[in-house]
Amino acid sequence: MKKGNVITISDVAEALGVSKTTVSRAISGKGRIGEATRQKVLAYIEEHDYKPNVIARGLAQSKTFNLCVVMPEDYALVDLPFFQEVITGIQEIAGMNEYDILLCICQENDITGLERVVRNRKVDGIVLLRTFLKDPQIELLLEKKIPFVTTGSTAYRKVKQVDNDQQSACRELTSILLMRQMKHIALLGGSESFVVNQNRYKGYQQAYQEAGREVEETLVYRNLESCAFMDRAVEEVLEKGADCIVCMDDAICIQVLRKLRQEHIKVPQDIRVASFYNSSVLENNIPSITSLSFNARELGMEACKNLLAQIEGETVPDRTLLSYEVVLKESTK
Amino acid sequence: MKKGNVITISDVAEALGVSKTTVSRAISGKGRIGEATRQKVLAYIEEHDYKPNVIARGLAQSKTFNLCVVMPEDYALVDLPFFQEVITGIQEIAGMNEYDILLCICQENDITGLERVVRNRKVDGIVLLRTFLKDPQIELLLEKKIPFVTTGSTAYRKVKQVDNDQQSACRELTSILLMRQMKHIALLGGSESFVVNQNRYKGYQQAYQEAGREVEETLVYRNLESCAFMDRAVEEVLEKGADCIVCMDDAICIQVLRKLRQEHIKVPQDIRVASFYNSSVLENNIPSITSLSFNARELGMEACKNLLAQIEGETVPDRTLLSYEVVLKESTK
DNA sequence: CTGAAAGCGCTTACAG
DNA sequence: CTGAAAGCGCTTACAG
Repeated sequence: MKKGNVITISDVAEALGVSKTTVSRAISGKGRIGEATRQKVLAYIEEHDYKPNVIARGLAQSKTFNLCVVMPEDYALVDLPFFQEVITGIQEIAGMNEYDILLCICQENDITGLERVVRNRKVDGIVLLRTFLKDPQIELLLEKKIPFVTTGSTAYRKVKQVDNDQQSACRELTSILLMRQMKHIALLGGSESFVVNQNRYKGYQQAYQEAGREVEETLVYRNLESCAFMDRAVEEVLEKGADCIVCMDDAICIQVLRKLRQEHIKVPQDIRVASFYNSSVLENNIPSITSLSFNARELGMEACKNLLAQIEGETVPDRTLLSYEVVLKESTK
Repeated sequence: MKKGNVITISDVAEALGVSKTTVSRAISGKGRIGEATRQKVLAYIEEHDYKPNVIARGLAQSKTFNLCVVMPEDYALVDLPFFQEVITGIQEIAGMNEYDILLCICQENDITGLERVVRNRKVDGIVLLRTFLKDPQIELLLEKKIPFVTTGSTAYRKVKQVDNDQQSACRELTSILLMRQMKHIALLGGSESFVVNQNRYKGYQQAYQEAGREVEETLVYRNLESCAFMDRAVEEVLEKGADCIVCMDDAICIQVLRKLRQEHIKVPQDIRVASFYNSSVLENNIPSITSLSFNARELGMEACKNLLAQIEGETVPDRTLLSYEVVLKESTK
């Protein structure tokens, strides 16, 4: 027995009068081994609570049994619970496969954290929680040929991605609003440097098309980066006679609601409002807000499955789209 | 050169016509080595971008260069940004010391995730982000004799803990309110199964004592676990003539503000309000809310330093208290 | 079916 | 000052 009374494979082998090879095989199930010896080894292991050293196994197999999750450092506050849920989903699947999660918090323009993890070969694969149109993280991983997957969509070719079907979701939401007799639906959106915002916009366009109508471009505001711009946009669409405002994310929706309240404009009486993701921040709003609902945990789980499959050398689809729900609430009544 | 064109210590040794021992020494700085050879090795390494395999080094040294951060799965939404900041602080210090962060999301009554990490010996030490009065995580780590530290206080003896000085902070906040002529300060607090809430209460008592006054026990509500209880408490303290409500955490404060708004009671005209932590959720409230301010990132950094010191075998203080600020805003004017 | 031996990529007494 | 060798705790061709 070695130090710290942690028992090793040699201890087990010695105690049983068999070779380390045999013990290893009994545990892994790989290679031929007699059922009797196998049971004997397993019994001993169970009784003496032997746990193989995962690090050592990793070294021998050139694996780490770690996955890296890269999380942005500069997230919008409303996005945090979403990321958290995704991570929880990832961990759930990872844990079931005896993998652990290495966390890497990276800023957009400083990926030294990720570089260190890669350089130190501490992980077998990586999940990118958020990506950009031009993304140094993706370029690094592509170059190093390390298995990775993104949650959310990216425009990079040949990158495995798992995402909610943002476009269809937005198409459906918009369609429903149009069917409910809303005639002038304004769209307020955030930075176009996120692919997700582009996809959402496409869905909005599509819905108009399917309804045989032209998008009213004057009611569409994109790249709204600050509260001041949002307030301004609200004022303008009100002047232009919009009867509904669709917010491309909840950060925008919060600001829109604040502005409307300030202007004493009532929802849904004076104007309808819908948002693109029902975060808990909006959950308690009065009136309740119509929005899309995505399952963040499921997103994490699927991304993790995809990554593990890649690590196992299986071929995985380039793009996996998950479903969504349109949740109709009072704000569009 | 081995597979994947990753260069190893043997490659370096061979190329230079020296032993692996020498290369190892040049890198680590341990053991005697001639300055000339040392420079030669270092130059080669630099030029050929050799990076030692951290896993292999770990195996040889019985180290992992990983730290585990245990995060609760069932947090209040307002706490999430705080945890996130703490983790960022931990990672910052960890990264500077070539350590990585293994994330472990655990529920209160299910610590299998932590058990796995411990069993697999994937980390050299652990940070517990939140603890309970009776805490299975602490008991596990104590038994396994694994270095760990908690952020926030615990009642367990012999446990290393880093915390903001909650008690002093709350004493000072309460003192200031008393000096500002508030006569009947109600206190609404959350679960007493968190040590932090006990400490905050102590500070409140202390302030009264120092002012030569008795705590008005009828204005103190603790263990407020649901919004219904909070609403009820608000109604009661209003009836009892409180002129100020101190909320022991921001989740409570949010509910109190909602209730007051609903009852058309104006802050600060009709009643003053203060909270115990200025989370971003309250940041944009109108009126702005007086509260305590703690530096979450610093908390994470200090906790990490403490843990690394423990791992190095240094003796560290049982308890480290960090400072705070009282931020006076409109809600107590 | 089982085992001796080499190997994963490092570190570190020990000897010189 | 430098190196051969053993060791960290596993796995896995290869041979029997």
